[in-house]
Amino acid sequence: MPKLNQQKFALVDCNNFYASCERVFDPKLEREPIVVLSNNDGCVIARSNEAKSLGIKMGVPYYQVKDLIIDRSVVVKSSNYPLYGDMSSRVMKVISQYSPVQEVYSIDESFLDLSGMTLNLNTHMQALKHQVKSWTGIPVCVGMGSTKVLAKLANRIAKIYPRFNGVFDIDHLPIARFEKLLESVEVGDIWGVGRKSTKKLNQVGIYSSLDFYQADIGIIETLLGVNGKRIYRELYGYSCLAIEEVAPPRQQIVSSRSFGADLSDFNEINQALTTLTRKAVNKLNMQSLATTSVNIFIYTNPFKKDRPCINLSKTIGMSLPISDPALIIPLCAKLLKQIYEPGYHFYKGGVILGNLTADQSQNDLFNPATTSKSNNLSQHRLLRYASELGNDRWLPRAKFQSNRFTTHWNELLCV
DNA sequence: TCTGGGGTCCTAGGACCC
DNA sequence: TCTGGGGTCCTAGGACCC
Repeated sequence: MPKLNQQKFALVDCNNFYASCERVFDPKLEREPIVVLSNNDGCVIARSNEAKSLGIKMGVPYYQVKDLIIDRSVVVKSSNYPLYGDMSSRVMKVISQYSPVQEVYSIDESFLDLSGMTLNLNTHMQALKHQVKSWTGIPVCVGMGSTKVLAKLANRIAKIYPRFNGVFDIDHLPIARFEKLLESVEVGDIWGVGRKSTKKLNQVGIYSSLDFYQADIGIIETLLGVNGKRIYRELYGYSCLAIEEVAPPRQQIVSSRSFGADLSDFNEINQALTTLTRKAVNKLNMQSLATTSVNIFIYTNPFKKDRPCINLSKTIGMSLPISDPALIIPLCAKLLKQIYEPGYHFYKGGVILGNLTADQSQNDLFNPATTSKSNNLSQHRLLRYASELGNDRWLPRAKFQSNRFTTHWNELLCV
């Protein structure tokens, strides 16, 4: 792949992140097959390599692989987000030492800008890989390329082929080798090409990444729009996606859950929604934001075709931003009352706070009125509302939860 | 029995205005 | 009786990501 410009990106991606986190705190699991389940123990959302080679697919419902899991003694963990979040920030901190420009792209991925660095990049990234492993216990792989899409692709290669020792630079490939590589990657595995786009592309005979690469850009734009065009150009080495060092301001806060049991009773649903709303408002207050759009929704299980399905939601807009739980929580209860219909088995619900802006009411530290209000807010953070109390049938299942080693005092790991 | 959660961006279509 | 066209803004839904 010829270098078309001076840009150079690295994508650092943790290997099987959640499964690796579980391993760090239970070294006995080192060579064992592990899966981590989504909330409510619903789906498999992370797998160790051993679990992958047993044929357990990403996103598969747990009950569909339960027999296999028992049969092959696969270790099962409920997801433990406080632990993963804490491990993530440790990993990101180590990574940040290897470039002045870092974009934390997700809980387990970072882009680095390596443009203009004169040292040997392969050596530099090998050092990063080793330091992350020895300081946090988490294994990572690094892909490098002159665009983000190419760095993503390079990361795949680094993960698949052991001979690269976890670090691969796609810019060094001669064009013929580059095309051969593209031929081996399905078009749906290119970053940004999802299921629907893959289907459209397949219909016009585009199956491999090489087919995509050699297609007419006009066809790509017609089928996939501006996004497809961007991906196409990035594959050719023209950088269209920049590093975003500072996260753009958040636009919405979502708090939603599948319930541990189907709910029909208004009070049980209200109990669940109150707790979810409180979580959302806590997040809102923690980030000093306010909202002018509150949406609540509940729906029945879409997988159960033999029962009546229903999808209820309501959004309310406000002329002034609000952030006080004492306003938002009763508001949500009111909205729920308006949309609730008896006689259905509701299986999931939640709340979305949208149209977020900076919370002006919390900024004025020298105004006694607002200071006492922030005190109020922090108290709300600890409080449970009366409507949250009940039989807790709604609480999601988490049968296989490991301890929150790093974030809760009483679950600290004692060696 | 049992199918996640939290985000973003793009686009099409309706409402409204001149 | 004849009855345009262009622009903006908003929203819902689709598609994608991890």
